Amino acid sequence: MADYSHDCPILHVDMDAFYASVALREHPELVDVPVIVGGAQRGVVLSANYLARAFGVRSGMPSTRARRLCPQAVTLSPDYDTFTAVSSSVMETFRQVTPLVEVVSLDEAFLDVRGATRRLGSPLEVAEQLRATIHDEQGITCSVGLAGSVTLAKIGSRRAKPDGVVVVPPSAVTTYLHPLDVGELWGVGEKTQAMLHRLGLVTVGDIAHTPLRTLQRAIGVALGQHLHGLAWGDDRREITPRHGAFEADKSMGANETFGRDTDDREVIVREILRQTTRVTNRMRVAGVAGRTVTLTVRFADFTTITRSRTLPEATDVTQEVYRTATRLYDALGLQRARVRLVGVRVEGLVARTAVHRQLLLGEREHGWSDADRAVDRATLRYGTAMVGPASLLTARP
DNA sequence: TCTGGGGTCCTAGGACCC
DNA sequence: TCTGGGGTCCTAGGACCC
Repeated sequence: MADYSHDCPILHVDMDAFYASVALREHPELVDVPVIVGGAQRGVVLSANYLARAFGVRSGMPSTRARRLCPQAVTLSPDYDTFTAVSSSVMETFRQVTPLVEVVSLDEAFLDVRGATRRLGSPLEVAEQLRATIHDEQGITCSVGLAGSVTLAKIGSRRAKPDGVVVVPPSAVTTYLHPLDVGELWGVGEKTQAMLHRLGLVTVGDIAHTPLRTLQRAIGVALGQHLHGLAWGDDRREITPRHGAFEADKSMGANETFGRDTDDREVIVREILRQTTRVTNRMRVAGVAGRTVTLTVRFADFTTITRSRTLPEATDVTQEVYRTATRLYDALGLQRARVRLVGVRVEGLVARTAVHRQLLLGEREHGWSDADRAVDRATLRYGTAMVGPASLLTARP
């Protein structure tokens, strides 16, 4: 096979059906069976092997629907510890090739291999070496897209699936790109795709030949600019080496869907406290504090609202976040609305060392802060189940 | 008994300030 | 005597990604 990859030093590596593939390592007896990795009663499909996909099962799909499509599938519950461990090993393999690794998620990364070709061969050869290594070491397959830019590499890997490689050389960019549906572009989801289709813009080529201003009027200034550029293969996004989340997070949040919808304030407020403790604990571990507290409430009909409040000072104190979130909840004045989910998020995160507490709130806050750190220490030693606010010790509904 | 959980970014209006 | 114009912050919602 001719190697056209010399001008394609950007690799997008994407594990094939990652969660399902990892889960199947632990269950070799299931390799010839449709397998779904997914949540419990009210969950969605996290991943499905290709046998299940043949029945139309897709990740993100409600589990109930997936079971209807493929009743004979075996459902496995996710084991995040294993997923995380496998992911770390894979990312480590990438870093043996180049330090320029941008981790997108557990199962995806961009690599800039410009600095590795002298040592390891053409980008295509590097890609094949990586695929072989991951297969040998982890027992799972991946697909790789190679191009001169991240967007094209990403499109390449999608079209390489499963277990393949696609090279998109610069000379082929427009001929490759223009026939594709607009939905293939990164940043075009369901809504934007539908909107563009309504306007008669079906392919990437249609976007390319639409005046920028027209495009921007339809879908907004920023997105219009972005897509118009991409349609001509103009993508200047650089790879920024990142080890994944947790490095410079701008916000941290937690939410969980109730097993059953509820209108019981006591249950809801207890859940707000539970989510708050999860968030603030993670914040303190990461050494960050934040000023804006956002409460999310999703109702039984799936409509979702948010309410936020910005505090005078950044905080990582559980009680402060909890009190703010609870006030936001009570200000909604809900009567008998059935609530499906509540969530708490803290935004505007900064390093805790950068926060100058003015102690406006007095000694009492100091007390709470000390209490938090005691809980954190205990949590570290005994696990989350053992320590927490007394009001969480009651069983959840 | 359809529809998770973790995030990021953009838009738009109003307040507020100069 | 008709009343600008920007910039920044805050809030709410929405689209998108994995």
